[in-house]
Amino acid sequence: MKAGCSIVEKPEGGGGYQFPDWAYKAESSPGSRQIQLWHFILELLQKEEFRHVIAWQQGEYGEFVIKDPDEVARLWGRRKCKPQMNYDKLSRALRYYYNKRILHKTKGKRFTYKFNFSKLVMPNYPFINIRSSGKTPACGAEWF
DNA sequence: CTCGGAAATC
DNA sequence: GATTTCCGAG
Repeated sequence: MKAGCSIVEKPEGGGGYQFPDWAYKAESSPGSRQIQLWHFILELLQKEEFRHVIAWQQGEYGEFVIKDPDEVARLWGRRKCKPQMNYDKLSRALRYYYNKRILHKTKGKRFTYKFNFSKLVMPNYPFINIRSSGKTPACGAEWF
């Protein structure tokens, strides 16, 4: 009997949510879909307990920095029961998100990625205001 | 470190 | 279809 994969959820609120729960909402579909990587990343970013391993980058909305790639990979591997998970493998899954338009990469900075909320928010909350700047990036435009 | 193809797995 | 694993190139 194997039971080393117990998902322990923390019903604690960090205190200041950056995102509504639509982002972290687990798959309640009857199809038993496993959690996607970007859901998991958002879940970690939501909690202050993990801010030593991953945290939002101040200045850009949706940008985050992975401080401890090994720790993030370890937690991700625990969730997926993949003890041999590494940042190399995790980042590869992240790289596949580039084509899915879910994630972007901030070049120049190490371990720095950015969520593409133009694609994430629209199908859920098309009325959320990303940035109150006079600049409105079109679909496909750079977010720099 | 970062990118991306390919095979394999679920 | 999404993710994992392996690996060569930059």
